[in-house]
Amino acid sequence: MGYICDFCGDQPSLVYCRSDAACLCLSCDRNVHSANALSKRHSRTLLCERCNSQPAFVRCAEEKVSLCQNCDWMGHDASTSNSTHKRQTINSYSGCPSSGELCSIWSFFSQSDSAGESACEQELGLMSISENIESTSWDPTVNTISHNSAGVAEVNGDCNVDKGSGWTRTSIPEHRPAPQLLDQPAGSTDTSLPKFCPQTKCPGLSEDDLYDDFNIDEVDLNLENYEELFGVTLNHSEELLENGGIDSLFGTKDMSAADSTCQGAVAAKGSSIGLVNAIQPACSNAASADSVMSNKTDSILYFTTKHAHSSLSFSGLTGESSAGDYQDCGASSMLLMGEPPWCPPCTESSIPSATRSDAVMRYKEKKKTRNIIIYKLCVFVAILVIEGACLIAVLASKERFEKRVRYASRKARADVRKRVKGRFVKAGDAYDYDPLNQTRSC
DNA sequence: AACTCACTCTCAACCACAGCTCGAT
DNA sequence: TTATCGAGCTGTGGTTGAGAGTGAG
Repeated sequence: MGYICDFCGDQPSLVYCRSDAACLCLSCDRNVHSANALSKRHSRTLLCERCNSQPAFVRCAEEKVSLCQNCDWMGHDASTSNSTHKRQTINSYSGCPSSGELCSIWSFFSQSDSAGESACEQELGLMSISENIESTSWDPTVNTISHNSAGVAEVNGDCNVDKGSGWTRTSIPEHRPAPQLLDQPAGSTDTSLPKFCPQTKCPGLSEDDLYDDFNIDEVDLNLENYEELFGVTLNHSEELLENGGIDSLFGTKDMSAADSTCQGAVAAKGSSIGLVNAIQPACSNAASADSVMSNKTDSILYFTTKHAHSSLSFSGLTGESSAGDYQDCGASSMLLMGEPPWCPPCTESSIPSATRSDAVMRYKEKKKTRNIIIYKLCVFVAILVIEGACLIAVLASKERFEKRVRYASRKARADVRKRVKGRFVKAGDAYDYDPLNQTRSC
């Protein structure tokens, strides 16, 4: 500690939000991340107690200190005696857990002090959590803490606790790099961070609302959400295929009601995207703009039909590997600049090879995810083409099998013409059918 | 099983004539 | 080259009858 919360600027920061790349005190953490359902999904973890700027991912049992990856390597290098220290992974959390639940997640707090009152309660109590009801709207039934493959703790209503195991270098937990360059210590008055841009801050609207959509990991890119992706509805297609439509093709006819109830969230996403687009020019700082652009290309997928060659062009999503691919992924800075974003200035030779391999792994994983997204988009476009072909076929068959009057004047003439047994008769001849009065004349 | 019959259904033909096409002047 | 003329062709709807299809005896 020793650094101030990025949000309130008053309390010492304790947790690090990767999505926001911000250091927050517990009170602000809960306030900020209880604003909406999306912000609740932000993955947070303890702040490194050594550099106070990066997310901690291990807890040194001997030193009783939480360390980020870089500080851990620095302090527990194999060449030092500290390399034998027993370390424990620090689980991330999401949602708005109470102090007791945080204590459950970070079990080492209680392990370090088993006497009487829970140690974490004491320690967290020192962190001045304001337990007011209004600001802590955490609902265990809704805001469950998930423990995914990336090491994020998952705590349901019964507060299941992942105790974590002894840490070894061969089991480096997944760590997503911060989406921005983090050379500067947290708490600095760096206005390059768009979320702290004074021009964009307005009462009643949390900054998180503006940037929740930027993390591609948080964007549900299932094809069931194509309306969310493209902002259009396919009612016509569903009608065309007799309510089968895209759902029938995907076998998702029985779309859960939950999807429909998420329309509000979808609208919120769309609005927030629009807000960001509007805010982007306001942030003149290059780093900020770069950050915005990087996130934008990850989360906002749109294709243009301007190109005459009829090939679909997805902004920021191309099937080719290019520098742009590196730039819009989480590992971009380290791959291009030769150092991880959280690494303090140092010589390139001092970078552990594991860091690079880890970064490459993350890059490959992200690229794999992106390829899946591209694949889904291609499938979606293919479905649109198929539905279009079906529509054309329906119209063609309708035109083919339904009599189409080419000359209305001839039809009008035939409608009033007198007939005998259905045959036209000369004007003035006897007739048995008069379409005008529907009476038989003979 | 094969055949006949009755019934239903489909569809082309029929009619007059206004309007269109196209070659001839 | 343009305009005019006229023969021939087209298409319009209600009815009819031929033919195909189907099921029962």
